[in-house]
Amino acid sequence: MRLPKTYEAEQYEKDIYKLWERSGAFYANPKSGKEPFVISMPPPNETGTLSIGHALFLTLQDIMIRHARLKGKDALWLPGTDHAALAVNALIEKQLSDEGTDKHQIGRDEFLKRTKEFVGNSRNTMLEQMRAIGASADWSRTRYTLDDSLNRCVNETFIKMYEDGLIYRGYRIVNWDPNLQTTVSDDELVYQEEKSKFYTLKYGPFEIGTARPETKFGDKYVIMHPDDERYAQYKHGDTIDVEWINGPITATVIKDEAVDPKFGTGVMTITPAHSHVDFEIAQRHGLDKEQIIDFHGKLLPIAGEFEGINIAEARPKIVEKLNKKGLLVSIDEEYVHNIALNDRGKGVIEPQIKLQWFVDVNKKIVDWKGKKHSLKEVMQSVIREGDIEIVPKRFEKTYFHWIDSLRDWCISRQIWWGHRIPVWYRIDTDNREETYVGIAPPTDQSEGFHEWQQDPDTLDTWFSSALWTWSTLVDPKLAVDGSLSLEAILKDSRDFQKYHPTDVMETGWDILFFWVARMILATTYVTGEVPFKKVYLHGMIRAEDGKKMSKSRPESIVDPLSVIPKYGADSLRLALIMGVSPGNDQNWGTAKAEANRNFCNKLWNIARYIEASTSELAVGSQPEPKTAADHWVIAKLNEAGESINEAISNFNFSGAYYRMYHLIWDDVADWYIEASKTELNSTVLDHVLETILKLAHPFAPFITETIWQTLHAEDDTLLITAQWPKPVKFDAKKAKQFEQVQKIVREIRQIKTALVKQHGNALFKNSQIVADNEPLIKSLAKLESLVKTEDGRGLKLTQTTEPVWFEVDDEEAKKYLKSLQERSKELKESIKNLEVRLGNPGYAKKAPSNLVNESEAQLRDKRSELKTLTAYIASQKSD
RNA sequence: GGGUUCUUAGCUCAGUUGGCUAGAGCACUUGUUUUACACACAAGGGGUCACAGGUUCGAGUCCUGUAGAACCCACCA
Repeated sequence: MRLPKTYEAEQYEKDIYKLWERSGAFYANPKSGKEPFVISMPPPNETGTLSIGHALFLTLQDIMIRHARLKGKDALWLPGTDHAALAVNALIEKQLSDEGTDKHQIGRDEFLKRTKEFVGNSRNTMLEQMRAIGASADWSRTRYTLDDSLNRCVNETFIKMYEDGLIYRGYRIVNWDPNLQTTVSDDELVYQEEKSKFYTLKYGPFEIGTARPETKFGDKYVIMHPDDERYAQYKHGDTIDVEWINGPITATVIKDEAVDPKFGTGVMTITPAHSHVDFEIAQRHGLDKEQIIDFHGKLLPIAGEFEGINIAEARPKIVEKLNKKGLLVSIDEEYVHNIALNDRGKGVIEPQIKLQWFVDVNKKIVDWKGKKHSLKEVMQSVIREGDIEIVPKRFEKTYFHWIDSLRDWCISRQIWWGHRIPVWYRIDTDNREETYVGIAPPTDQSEGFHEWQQDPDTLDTWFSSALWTWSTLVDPKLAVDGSLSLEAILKDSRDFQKYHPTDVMETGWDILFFWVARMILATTYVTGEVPFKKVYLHGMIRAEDGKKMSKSRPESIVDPLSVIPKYGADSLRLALIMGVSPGNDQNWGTAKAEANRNFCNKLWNIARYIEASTSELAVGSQPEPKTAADHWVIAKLNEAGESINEAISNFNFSGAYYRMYHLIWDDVADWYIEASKTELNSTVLDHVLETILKLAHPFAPFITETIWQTLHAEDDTLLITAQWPKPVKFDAKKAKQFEQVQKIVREIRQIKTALVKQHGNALFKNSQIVADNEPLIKSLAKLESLVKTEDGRGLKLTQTTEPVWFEVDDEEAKKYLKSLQERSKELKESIKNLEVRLGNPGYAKKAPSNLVNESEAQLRDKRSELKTLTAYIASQKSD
């Protein structure tokens, strides 16, 4: 025997993967003429290693890709990694600070060199890990967000948007992280509840509340709701002299509806430079916006004696001064509010007004379906019009909600790691700044001008990710040719022409806004195409206890790569798919990996059995069904092939998994293989093995290919490039006969178990089915004998219409009587239910006729079973 | 404050246009050294589908409300 007794995944996986890679099975071929099926792999951040969440998305996408390949499509799964600007930058800065240095000391070039080294290592590790999970991606097309070709796309997109007026530079309030010294986007903020003191201060005739007295130095506007009658005497624009922290100031009254009259005293002062809401009020009324806190979190000269002090230290001192001046009215110690943190690094965010680059989401400049739209409108339109479908559908609602409240997107970051902004500045002879937007600065050097300096900032990492589906498909050689326009590059890139738009974007719902929405934004704008036709959103994998896996609880983190040596990559994949449903989170459990390891072993042993039973597996040869079991198993394989295909196409992965699992374990192993021990038909056995290997391949690629290879040592066919099974002809009547056999066998087994009998004999009368399958029933039910008789004796089987008896003595019959009575009770119950249902005039009238027929047939069967049963019970009692 | 999801067997979860006696894995009980597999085989126990109403011939599935849990968005000075 060539196959060992148990499947040891580790022995085969690496070799099998190499076999696939060498064969070229992963390569998509635009010249093939086959219909394309394309998935752009969400590029993982190059921050070290893959997580269990990565393993889930790799598995889901690999299932779709392998399925498409088996269905004869030109399957392209384009892999890659993301430079993850902020995440990586923060990581390197942390390393530097641990070494007692910082980025300014080592300089920009050294910093970038060091970062490149780090991400290079991460990338190699992660690409290897993807292979270990079995990802059948097209590595020849691997891309990286900082590749020259992608960088070109980023620059060209920026320039195009700038020229269209969609990108502008301006002073706006942004989320500033004083720790990392950069801006972050709204989506990158996390909020944390914090209990702090809430101070009520005296501000002239008013009382105002604040949790942040240190920002109040410059407050010279007092705001109230226009309809608030308590303050009707104050008119918009009135000025009042008030005594404030550092002496008297003149306050101006502003009426604005942003004020909630029910909160506090209904009066507030504003700090436009350090609050989004205050900034907006100031914008509306054209008010001054004075900076109070510098970019390192220290107070500016406006704070007078507090200048240069860190805000946290300054607060108690300021409160003390207010108290001394009699301006402190009260302190609420139990005030709970949210503070904004940077998701990366968890630094406290200080809103600041800064000169930054923004994408205008409201300017109607984008050509889409023959009309001018704003970016926002295109994003809404493609979902509303069905150009893109989101699975599950409920996320469309969240998506629209997010777009409704979308503000201009701040895309400049004050970090070094990333795509440098393609903008150049120089000071002219009048000491004014000139701006030039382009990949390289103009070459003219006029007399008296300073040299062109590139903007030191880099772009938000999502700006480059937003281009991912198409920037990865442009021809890298064309992309670096400066003489070509972006349009020309796209037009002449063979891959882009064949593979874009992609078919499915499979990713987590947590980056719906960050990424999915922005891909839609940028791709429709640049290419005039949607980036993908469907979006499938998977849930998060949580720890076994249902909580999030988090770095603060290292024991909660499951490393997918540590699961593989013990259970195998296939078991890991199957465990992740079992019970997965779109948009819903799932818990990781080792029990799942174990259950699927067992399943793999089952599959392995089916192969061992068939290998030992048949001479040579003939690929693609027609099965020649003879017995009832042969016809039955072909029927099962046909049905399963169709429904698994349908389920995968509809993203019902767990449904497809269960179908595959039970076909293999229940139908094939428990019934057909057992039946084949009575009468062996190697043509059908071969067909069974070939079919189940194909059906299971997308889920468990390693073991199925390993078996295929072991059995196909002589030829060089690969399962990965085989054809999805086509239905095979069979005799439906014979297939049905096997179902009767199953009923007979099951009931005999039940009786034997109930009576604790190892052995037994059965009798039958006038039954062609039993006569035809006599040795089979004998073997499956483990009978000593099954003989034809004129008169039945013992227990008559009631669950089949065939006249079959199991031989028992009187004592045993009495013992079994109780089970029969139970059964009779159940029958009566369900007969009653059926009668009520059929007796209901509405049912017969409104329910579909096939359902009514089915119910009637059931009722007939049950009545006949009950009749037999009742008669038998009566005969026993009368003894 | 606005929104979404979840609540089905002891545990973890499927159940996709409403339609067989509500399923799976693990765990549990009983039996089996059956020559592919004890990572197995056979038989079985276990559920008022959170609760209360409604629509319907028919509701785990649709609607309304209640309770509990999780998450997302906004953010109040």
